[in-house]
Amino acid sequence: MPDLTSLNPAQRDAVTAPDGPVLVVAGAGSGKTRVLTTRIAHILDSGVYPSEVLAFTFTNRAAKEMKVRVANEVGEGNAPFWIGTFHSTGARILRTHADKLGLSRDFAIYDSDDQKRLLKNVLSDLNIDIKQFGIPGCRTAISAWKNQDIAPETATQRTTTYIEEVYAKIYTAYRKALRQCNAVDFDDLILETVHLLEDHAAVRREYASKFRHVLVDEFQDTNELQLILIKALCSEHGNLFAVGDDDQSIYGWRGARVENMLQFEDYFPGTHLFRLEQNYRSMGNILDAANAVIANNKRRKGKNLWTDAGKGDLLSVEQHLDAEDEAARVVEIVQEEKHKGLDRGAITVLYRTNAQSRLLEDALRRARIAHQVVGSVQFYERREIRDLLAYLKLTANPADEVSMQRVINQPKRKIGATTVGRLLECAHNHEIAVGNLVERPDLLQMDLGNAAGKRVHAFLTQLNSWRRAAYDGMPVPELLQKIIADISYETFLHADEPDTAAGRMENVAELVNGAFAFHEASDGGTLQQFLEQTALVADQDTIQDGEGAVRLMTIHTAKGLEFPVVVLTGCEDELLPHVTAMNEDAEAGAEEERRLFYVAVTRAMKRLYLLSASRRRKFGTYEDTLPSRFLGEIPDELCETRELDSGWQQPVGRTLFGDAPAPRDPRKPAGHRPPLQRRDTYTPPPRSRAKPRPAAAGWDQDVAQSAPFYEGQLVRHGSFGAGLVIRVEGVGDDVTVTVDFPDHGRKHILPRFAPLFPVD
DNA sequence: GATCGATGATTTTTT
DNA sequence: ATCATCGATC
Repeated sequence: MPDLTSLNPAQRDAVTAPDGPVLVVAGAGSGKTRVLTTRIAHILDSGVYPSEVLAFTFTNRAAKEMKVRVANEVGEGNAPFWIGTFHSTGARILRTHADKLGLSRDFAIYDSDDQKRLLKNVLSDLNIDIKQFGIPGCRTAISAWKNQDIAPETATQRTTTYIEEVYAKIYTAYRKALRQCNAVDFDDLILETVHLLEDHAAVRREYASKFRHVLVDEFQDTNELQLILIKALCSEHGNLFAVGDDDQSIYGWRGARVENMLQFEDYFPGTHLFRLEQNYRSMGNILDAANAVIANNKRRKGKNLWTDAGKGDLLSVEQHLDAEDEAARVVEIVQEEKHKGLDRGAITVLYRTNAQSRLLEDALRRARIAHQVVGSVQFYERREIRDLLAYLKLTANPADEVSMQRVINQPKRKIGATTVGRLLECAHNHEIAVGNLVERPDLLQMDLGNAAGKRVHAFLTQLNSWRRAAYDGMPVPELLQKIIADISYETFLHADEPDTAAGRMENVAELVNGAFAFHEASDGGTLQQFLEQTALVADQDTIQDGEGAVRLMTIHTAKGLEFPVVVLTGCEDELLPHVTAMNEDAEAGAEEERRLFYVAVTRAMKRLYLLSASRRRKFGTYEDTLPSRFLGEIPDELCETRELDSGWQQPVGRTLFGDAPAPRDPRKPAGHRPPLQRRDTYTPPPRSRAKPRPAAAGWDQDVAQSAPFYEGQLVRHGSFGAGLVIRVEGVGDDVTVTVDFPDHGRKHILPRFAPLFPVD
């Protein structure tokens, strides 16, 4: 019997709701996951078998968490095993019924990189100018069609403009090419599952009655296709339990439709509706700020979160000179928080775009603060990892032309573009999967010529030996090691890029480790399963907690998580809200961006910092920015504002041994902040903080030179490492700093010539 | 077929 | 500013 006593009345009502459609509108931090897991326990308690429960989550991480939490409630053996993302569940169903869709069971899953490469091939085959019809545009168009369940033929019929006509042509060819490679893309995982259920009544009945309860988390982020899938799966019993928050819908660009939630009762008549409005996460001031901001959205169901917790600290709203200063301030905040007794793992830095992480990372690294970037340059995106995965993919699926193109000459086998083109043409003409041409050296010789044909055949023979090994049951980690050895990958990396080879080999080792971990966890899983996991498990699914490291991630990645301290950087117009979000429908775009801001704010439990910079580099040159309009929507009395203004300026010509504390400005009305004084009005650049940031590469010479050093300061030298400042002599350019280095003894350093960085 | 250098796009968010 | 892609040259 699940424990209902610790739930509040609204939560309890939702958990014990009768069968039939249920919608739970769950505000941020209102115990949504708890309700979902307890509901599952409640369902199981009523005599439903674990195998009869299907639950969809938004990320694999959420799926894992839910599995663990349900297992805690009902015991290890009783946990449902159909808990997953729409994509992984789709893949699971498709594997069993691949034959009904003209796919073979070992179909590959193409991620966005594979997709881009395939599209590139398609465009060049169709002789379409890549500059006129860019890959991103094609992807958006194709994805939009797929998400509305529009087939290439229908798309072609419906075209009204020339541009649409071309896109439809690309869509048609792309789909054909995917099939030729025996592959599906992310959208197909759902689209083809829908087709399977629509076109095969028996299969639909099988799944619709096999699962007696369907649960969906983050319902506000489902798209049209996912709704169709959900409807099909509930067609027999109608037992749908959906949880979501319309105010946290931030995936509109990916086809997510808040309407699925706003019009839920129309789609599922007889719905029981519940609202969770008590927030257990954030302190009062943070929550009030979030409520005030989101109230400006028109398209919402409307709710007001409240909390029992006290007001807590004020929000710190700070404007800094530029993104570098902002990053320096992040370092400072981390140190201040540490003094307040908080572990670094309690702090998370959020940003709108991945590109912003670079500067923050640099600053944290220089300050030697342990940190972990979640997302951005994902592990699986690294070239060496992708190369090796392509080898494995090709081993599993000899029709995978994208992977073939990727690895056939990597390392160099003297097989160039011309030969590869002929090879693919040969495969198409004879309708043989490209890898299977190993059986037909005659065709290779005929179509590619003698010499090239032999080189290609030699490679295909090697590929075939791996294929055989995998077929004979060689475990994935061993197979991977065999491939790495067979192609002398380490030697290749060293020859190719000596500087980065060591680091890349570490990544390779990490991949091998991952393969071993997979092998153990899956009890000898197949190559197929391994590849599926790497294709569907994103980096953000591997967030580790309590590592004592500051975490950095995009707001999108942070959804569903909570942190004691949140530092939201880049609170600037054009960045948050992002310019491009307002291109299509400015109103809708702004509302989605506001929801994004809302998500960021509601991640914070104890303290929230909202930072902005008054200028930021864009394509190498500085551009002035304005504070985000969302900051102005936060009531003044909730914030403590710090901003730059001319009062901070030092008179021209004075040395900037700035130990003077930065004056705290009296509160100004939010949203009417005076523009910051620009650097070009003053000769020595104004410093925003008492302590200057460490000099970054490319930082103005004069600033680097006048960087003040003081006794007892921790500094870092390019070759001597970290050291302690013993004495500072002279002024300006002539300053001499005496530093004690633990490993190199006492040195006299002229910061003017030898770079010496303060370590904050 | 490979290598070097110039050129141009790139920055929204992710399964 | 940085990276990838393309073209000219060997």
